[in-house]
Amino acid sequence: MAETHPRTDDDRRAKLERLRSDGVEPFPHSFPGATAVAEVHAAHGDLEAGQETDRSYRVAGRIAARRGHGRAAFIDLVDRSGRLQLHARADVLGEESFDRLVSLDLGDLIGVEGTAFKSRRGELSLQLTAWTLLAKSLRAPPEKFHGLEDVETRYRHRELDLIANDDVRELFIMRSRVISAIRRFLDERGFLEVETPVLQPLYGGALSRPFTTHHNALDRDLYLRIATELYLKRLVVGGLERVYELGKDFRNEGISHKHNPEFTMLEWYEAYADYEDGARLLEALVSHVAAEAGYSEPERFAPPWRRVTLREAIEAETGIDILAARGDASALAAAAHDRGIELDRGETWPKMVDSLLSKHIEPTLEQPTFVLDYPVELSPFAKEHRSAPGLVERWECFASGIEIANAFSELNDPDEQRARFEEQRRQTAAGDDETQPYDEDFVRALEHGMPPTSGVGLGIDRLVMVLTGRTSIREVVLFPAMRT
RNA sequence: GGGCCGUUAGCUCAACUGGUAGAGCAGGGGACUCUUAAUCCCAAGGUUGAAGGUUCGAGUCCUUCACGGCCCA
Repeated sequence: MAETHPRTDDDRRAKLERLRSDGVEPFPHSFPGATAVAEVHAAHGDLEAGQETDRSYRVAGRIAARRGHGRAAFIDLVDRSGRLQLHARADVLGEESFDRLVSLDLGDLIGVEGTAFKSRRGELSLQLTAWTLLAKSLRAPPEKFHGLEDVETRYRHRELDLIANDDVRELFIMRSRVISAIRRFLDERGFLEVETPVLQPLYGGALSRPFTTHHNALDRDLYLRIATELYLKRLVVGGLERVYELGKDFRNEGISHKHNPEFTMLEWYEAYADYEDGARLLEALVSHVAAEAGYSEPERFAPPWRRVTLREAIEAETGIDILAARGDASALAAAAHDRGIELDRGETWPKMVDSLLSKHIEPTLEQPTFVLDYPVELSPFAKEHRSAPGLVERWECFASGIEIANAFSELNDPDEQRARFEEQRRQTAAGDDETQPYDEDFVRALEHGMPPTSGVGLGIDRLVMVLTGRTSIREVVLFPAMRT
């Protein structure tokens, strides 16, 4: 089956063969000692236009642009840290070396040596004294000016997106900084990073349908975790007291600008603390991480953040008092109807509350905001509120109109937990497919005694969306889920 | 799952009411030793997402499908 190559790629293959026949190895093994181009820029930012130095550098990267001028040429080299202009002269490099250099293609990888100078136009450059091919590129890179804009290609071939679009590279560098800053923050506060099973005999800790897989040797179905919650709390029972896990969860739900089927979640648990302690730690963490990761306006996340109860938030936005119709779906639907909001009359009261929150409150929450105190029906793992009957000590945190975190004072009464599981079982029987399966191992662990505990889950993709101003999760996930 | 929009050269985009597909970049040949979307000259590059249909004639109209985007559920 003969694949036809466009003209451009045929030319590249012909060049590859010519290089080989000239005795040039097109795929050598290494190029030690290269300096990041950002360091070269940092060292010579104050050079005057036209000024030369005798400072020599080795740099390596991809050819991004070339401007030929007969027996001289400018070449733009890009590495992970930025872009640097190279100046090649036939009288410096020699005719053969110069000709071979300018016959390379955009996208080829080279290593060079040269001395730093600033061009007459003030562009920091290296006057090349030597160069070597590091890898031949056999396909044309995306267009150099417009970059790669086709969204489908950008997601399916992220390597091309990263080559073509500097802002995309910077975004994913920031994402990496966010994650390392989070680890440092928690490590410094005595939290232990742990790893719990991804493949689980029973899923739990969130309300979602799971992915199912099969273990051949054991001949049993296993689930990909939807949360780390239950295992982490068993570690708190075990006395680790402060634990966190940062990793992928998997939820078998629809794909949207806010949902990828696999996503990165941070959960931490702190013994002897409650949900207000969790809120204070989240504020401190996010404001610290925003500054560490280079977020442009870290003061936006300076503590304390706004706090509002769920009841107040819904009443302020819609005029509906959800607790006046506590547990009464038809009364709540009627109250909403009076305010011009139509709720699905087939829904239960807690589902209606959830719907009001996600449709009418969440999109309005631009600045970081804690929404506190949720109905018990929506929160099977949260402890009852110390003063508000029927509610639990839970908050969700929102920013830029999306939910970024969720937290409780963790339920540690095993008998109450058992009753919550029983209630979930009733809802499953009633046809709800996003419920909690009964986890006896977890309840048994609670029976050994779990200290009062604060638990927080922070959606890393969502946080990166907020910090980078992106409105689609696909923009902050390197390889987002695509059809086929 | 529903609605709307999109898919044309490697990339970024054109093509009036249907008339037989163009440009820039990249690539090829040539000129040029301070350019930076370098410039100038020449030549080349296409199964218009797929399959059907209407028509003398389809990138354009119709149907179905695939993939994607936005909005809704």
